[in-house]
Amino acid sequence: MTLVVNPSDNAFRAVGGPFGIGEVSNTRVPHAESSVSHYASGEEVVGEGDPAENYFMVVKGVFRSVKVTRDGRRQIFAFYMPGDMCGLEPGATYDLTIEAVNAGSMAIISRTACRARMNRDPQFNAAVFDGATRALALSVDHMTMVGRSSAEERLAWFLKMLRDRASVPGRQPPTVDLVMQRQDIADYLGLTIETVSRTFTHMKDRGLIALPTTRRVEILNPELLERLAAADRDAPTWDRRICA
Amino acid sequence: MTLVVNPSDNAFRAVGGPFGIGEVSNTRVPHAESSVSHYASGEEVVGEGDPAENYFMVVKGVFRSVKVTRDGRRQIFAFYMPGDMCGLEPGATYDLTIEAVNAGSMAIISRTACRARMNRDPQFNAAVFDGATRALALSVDHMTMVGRSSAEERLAWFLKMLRDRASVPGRQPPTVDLVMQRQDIADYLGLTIETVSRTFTHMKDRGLIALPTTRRVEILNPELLERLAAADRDAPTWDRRICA
DNA sequence: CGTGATTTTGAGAAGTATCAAGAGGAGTGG
DNA sequence: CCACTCCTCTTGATACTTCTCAAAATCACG
Repeated sequence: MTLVVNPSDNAFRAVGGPFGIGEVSNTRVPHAESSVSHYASGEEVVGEGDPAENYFMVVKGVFRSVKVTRDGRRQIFAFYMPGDMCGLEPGATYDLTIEAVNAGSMAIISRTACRARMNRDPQFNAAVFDGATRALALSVDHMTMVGRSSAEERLAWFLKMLRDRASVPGRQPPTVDLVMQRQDIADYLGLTIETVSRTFTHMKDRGLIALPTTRRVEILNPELLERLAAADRDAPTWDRRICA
Repeated sequence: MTLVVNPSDNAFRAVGGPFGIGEVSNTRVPHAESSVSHYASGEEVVGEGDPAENYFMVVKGVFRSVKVTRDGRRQIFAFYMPGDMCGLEPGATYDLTIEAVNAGSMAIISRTACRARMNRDPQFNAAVFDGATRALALSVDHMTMVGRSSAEERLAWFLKMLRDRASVPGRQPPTVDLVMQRQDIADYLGLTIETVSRTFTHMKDRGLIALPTTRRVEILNPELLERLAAADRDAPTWDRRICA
């Protein structure tokens, strides 16, 4: 089940779906409590330091949360896709910048309205709380990957994540569309853009993937990709042995 | 304000305090809803794969959450100190192992009891939710550090964090006690134990710190340490009780 | 069809990991 | 109290991955 927004009535609403933030259904926020905004590619949703007044949920498109340091180092904390919540920050101001990766839209609900509803609607409360803990769990994997994997493992993990998120249960697409550019991938994986590019080339040379265009990846050897991606995470078992 | 546990009555309780996970006070869970357990140094609180039945809050001592892969790579996601909540996982089983770094105790509350109380006690609800979002915010910093910093910056960041967490407002202790061993520091920072050791030596040689014993660090040049630590961040404060 | 942005490729440098060995500390038993 | 042992930590030498700097190729768009 997923918390989504029905654009037609501008309300946070809970419906079923393959990925999501909670087991909520048939609940709805009055229209006044949320609205939907559209963003152009690259447009900023919130900036670091802005007063943290709202929570957001992606309706359409892909968004990123970014932290940039004084000396220019950049880390992408997450990519958000339809159904994902973001802006869940504890402080009075946002710590992360949220930007649109491509054209898309976000449902916006004020913190106070969200909190108020959490207090009177247990299912909504559980959904939002699950969203937060789920984000935490993703962060664990992301950090383990960034802290302990080679460039190839990181990129394999990234491609697998994109593919899994684009999948409907039972059907995994053989190609992955990269809506973000190389610099975003690099900053998400803790690598440089050159290393990302070289690693793509290396994977292509090994026959693991094909690159019909720079923004489209065909997965030619899903088993090997999975193995690389899972290399530093809780794994299947050793008897799942695949020869490279 | 801080959510703490009163060991005398084995209850999660909210009291005032300088750091905390929410603005909760004068609320209390009936005794039956939580209990306190003691753990020996190194003892496991929950293991990866165990059914995720409880949430925890540190009463005394330091705990760590660890992810180990089949090929031996190890990542420490967080160190938890008194007042910190952990075990906030979305799935049916724990994804992380939680262990005692030194002898300590944890308050335990069942997920169902915690959820139930969240639904009927708005202040408690807000406190727990804030705890989750705060953990998320720390995770952002941790990941940025692991993904984008040099060994020296990482260690400086780590020492600064420990010092800030041991501080009471207005008084920063000049020494930091390392309750965890070098391997834990390495696995928290995404480095090898050798690099951690060499970096300590390097900082000592530069006059940044002194090491009266292996487990005690004297900070001789706090300004430089801060500068190194903040190199890839911008938030100078560590006034947070939840460590990722 | 240009023009600027993005991506790829190359060569060399730097930082960290790896492998190996030695030093230091804490606890145990004589 | 000292010697022994185990474990942690430090140091050293080398290898390797990734970063940095630089330039060429490709792509997007007016």
